[in-house]
Amino acid sequence: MTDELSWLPADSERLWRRWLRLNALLPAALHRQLQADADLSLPDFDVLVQLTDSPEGRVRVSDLARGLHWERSRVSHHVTRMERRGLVAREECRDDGRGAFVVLTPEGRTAIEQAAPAHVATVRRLVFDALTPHEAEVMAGVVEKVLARLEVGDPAGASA
Amino acid sequence: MTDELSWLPADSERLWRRWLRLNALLPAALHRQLQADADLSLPDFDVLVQLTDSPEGRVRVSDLARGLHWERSRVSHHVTRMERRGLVAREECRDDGRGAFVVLTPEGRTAIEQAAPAHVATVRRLVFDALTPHEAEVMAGVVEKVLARLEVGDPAGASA
DNA sequence: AAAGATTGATATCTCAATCTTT
DNA sequence: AAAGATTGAGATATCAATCTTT
Repeated sequence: MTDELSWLPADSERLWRRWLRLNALLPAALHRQLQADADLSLPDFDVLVQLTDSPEGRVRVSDLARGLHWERSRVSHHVTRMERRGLVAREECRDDGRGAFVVLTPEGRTAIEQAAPAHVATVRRLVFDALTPHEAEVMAGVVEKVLARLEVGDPAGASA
Repeated sequence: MTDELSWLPADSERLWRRWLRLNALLPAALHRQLQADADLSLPDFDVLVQLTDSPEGRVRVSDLARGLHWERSRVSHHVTRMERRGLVAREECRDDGRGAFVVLTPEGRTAIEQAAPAHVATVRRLVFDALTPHEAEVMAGVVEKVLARLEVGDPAGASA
């Protein structure tokens, strides 16, 4: 159409559209790199990162969901698929009979250890090598401000 | 695990993780808002924006794919679903017998005109109201730099 | 054969039950 | 009943054919 709906100021709109494009392209690039180099999807990698972040390489399903901002059912389905491939295993929870742990297997640990260097190198090359210290600082501030606004309408992550 | 793989400098890593979180939460928030207020998904909205951007409200399937950075087959499937709901229609292409146009229907135009104000208000509230002019300028520069790097390894959007 | 688009099979994600333990 | 997790059904996304026109 010739007339452009009610929209943002021109500069903001351009920034917004470029931002959206970045958020489509960057994860896609990281996904392709991981898939090609390590046969892991980006979600696979995200799960493995959560697990390696934990002291024992094991995390409760609900904590995974919170950490990843996924629904529990998505975690459960995804873990099932990763379990089939030997990357993780389930373990029952002694403290709370309802609960379940997801545990990193040796294969899973090997997978992320082999995948991480190239992944990190890609992140560095695509993003951080491009940033001046000042830019990084501004970015960090902006990200925090926007996240703060997101968490107001969505206390403690309603959908996560 | 106790030891943290090979990773980024601490500041960069924090920024990276917060950025990832932002890019998970922000689209989710926009999606919820659109769904609740206008019964449109975020991908639906993206398609409608592409169509309203075009002078006649009609775009070739391949151009949609390029503009959205989707695969053609995804466009085709999605258009089929939107067509069922009356938001768009297909139209054959006179110049090139292989081609197909996707056209905005009156219903589709109404849908996006009704959805846009609240959507834009949400974007404004969550993002742009938080930015100082200087921050916006820095962000714009950063986004461009990263996009430039992405387009090097992926000329003209290999996957789009 | 190559380009444009669609189709079908499979993988993944979401949403609403369901089941078990607290 | 509420919390933790799983399951199954339906929606959406991806990948590899397929079909038509150039």
